[in-house]
Amino acid sequence: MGPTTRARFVYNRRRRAVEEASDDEEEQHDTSSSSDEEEEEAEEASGEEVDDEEEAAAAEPGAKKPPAAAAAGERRGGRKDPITISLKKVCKVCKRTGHEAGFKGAVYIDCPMKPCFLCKMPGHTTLTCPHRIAMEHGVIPAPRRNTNTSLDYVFQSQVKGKISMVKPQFLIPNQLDCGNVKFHQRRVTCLEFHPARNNVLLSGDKKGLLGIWDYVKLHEKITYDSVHSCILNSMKIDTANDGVLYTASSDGTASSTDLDTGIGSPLLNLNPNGWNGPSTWRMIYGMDLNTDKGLLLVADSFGFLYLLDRRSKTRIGHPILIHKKGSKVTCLHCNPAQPEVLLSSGNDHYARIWDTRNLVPNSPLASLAHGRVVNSGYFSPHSGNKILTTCQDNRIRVWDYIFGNLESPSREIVHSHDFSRHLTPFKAEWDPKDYTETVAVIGRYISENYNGVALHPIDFIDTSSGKLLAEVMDPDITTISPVNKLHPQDDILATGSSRSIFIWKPKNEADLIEERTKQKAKKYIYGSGSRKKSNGKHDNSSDDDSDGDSDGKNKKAKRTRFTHTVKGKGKSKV
DNA sequence: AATATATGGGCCC
DNA sequence: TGGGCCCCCTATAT
Repeated sequence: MGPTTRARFVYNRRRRAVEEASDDEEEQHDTSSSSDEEEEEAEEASGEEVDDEEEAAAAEPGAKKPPAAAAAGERRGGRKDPITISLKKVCKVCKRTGHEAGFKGAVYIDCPMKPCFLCKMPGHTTLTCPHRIAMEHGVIPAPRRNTNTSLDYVFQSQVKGKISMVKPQFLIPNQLDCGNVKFHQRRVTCLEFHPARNNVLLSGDKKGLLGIWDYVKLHEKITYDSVHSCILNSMKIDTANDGVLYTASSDGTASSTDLDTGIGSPLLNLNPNGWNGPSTWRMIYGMDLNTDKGLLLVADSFGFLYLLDRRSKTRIGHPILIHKKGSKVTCLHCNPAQPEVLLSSGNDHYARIWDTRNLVPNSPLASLAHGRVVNSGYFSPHSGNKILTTCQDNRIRVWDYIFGNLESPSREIVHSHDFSRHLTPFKAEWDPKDYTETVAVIGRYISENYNGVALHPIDFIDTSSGKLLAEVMDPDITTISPVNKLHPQDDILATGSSRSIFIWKPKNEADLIEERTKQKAKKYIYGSGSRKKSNGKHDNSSDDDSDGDSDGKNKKAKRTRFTHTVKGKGKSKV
């Protein structure tokens, strides 16, 4: 309704007009009296190319202004050109003139005719989105970042300098540890750390290839291409027998594979009659293991849940409809504290809680309504009392009490993780090491101008406050990183970005000390004039994270960092 | 260096 | 309820 619909309408009509007529004719056809259209046309008449360049210059403070007018003059005045009008620049999104969507340098300029790409509300673009606000900190690990109590401050100021190796509670793995691992031929779709074998990471890709590799000894890697024939969607190691891996795939099978031999045996095949067109082909996205009961749970792209006995490899009962018939179940997760409690997420815009001991179709324990497709839903890793969902409406939702009032989420965090058919869906995941059950990690879709390069960071979010704890990026990774996995014990992050896999570790102590020393020296030389004073409480502390970056990567004075905002319970729904 | 293409989900009729 | 059309920050192969 409202502005969105109107924009769409205008867009379609405009398109037809552009296709059918030249610009001049178009004006005659145009009977609209919409005020903003008139405004745009006026802008056009005054010379759109100059406007464009000004826009670019404004977006990048340090950038030189190119001699746009001169260039335009040459183009126009040089010689006769009968088809000049058709060369007029047109926005690739809405096909209108007067503006252009796309990258201007490292900054993406949205089409103003569309709702905001970040928060999805009309009337502004991501550049001016209220959910994109300036942050005070940079990307270096800030151990105390999320502990702001005065007690903590006192503790830090007294203890710091006396003991050098206090392990911070949250160490952000933000430095690339090893080279770009690129043995997958298609995009990486899932990652899993081996829970018991040191330094072993399992990876799956769009073609169904399974990779097992040691990220300390990079040459020790194995790939199996016989397990699945297309997208590997989910992996799980059997904790009772950690030599066995369970996998689920869009080929419609769930398998158990011996990690050492690669010999797999299918536990379930939902397409026993082979390919008979997309309307009958079943795919498996959601999968989880109830280790207590030796139960493998799997859900297909038609809304059905299947229970499998792990040992006998047989189905238990009949498939049960847990989401809208014909819609994809995107994710399954067993509650870590009560494994019989199951969380399912689906394309029908719901996440649902079930009791697997008493499954009745259309009778979940709870139904969590979302604005769009729910990519994932996970119980918090220890108490299992919270739920974290990722939805294609660009919002991460936190539901604090799984048996409480789930009519609306406790918090909504606007965050850019749009759907794109070419990307593996983004999924926010809890940090399994975080006993406070607050930290989550998720890749970011929209890019940030990072010293002139557009990069897509991986965000660490404090889900209790919505605060961005860290944004992890590297100039060498220019691709989007939708797949991220935190190590269950170590401060390690594995990232799947396009065909590559990256391992991140925290910067080591020596690097940190060096950085802080430099920072201090800088401060001494240049003073603190450029520093933003917070509340004066501790603006003398060297480990203040207010302007974290000192590694020379962020030289530009002002960076407007994308972040996200939190909507608490009780406020109006989006 | 331009271009083709894979292919999911929303939305409209 | 289903088919057809549209699509915005891809990444890669040619």
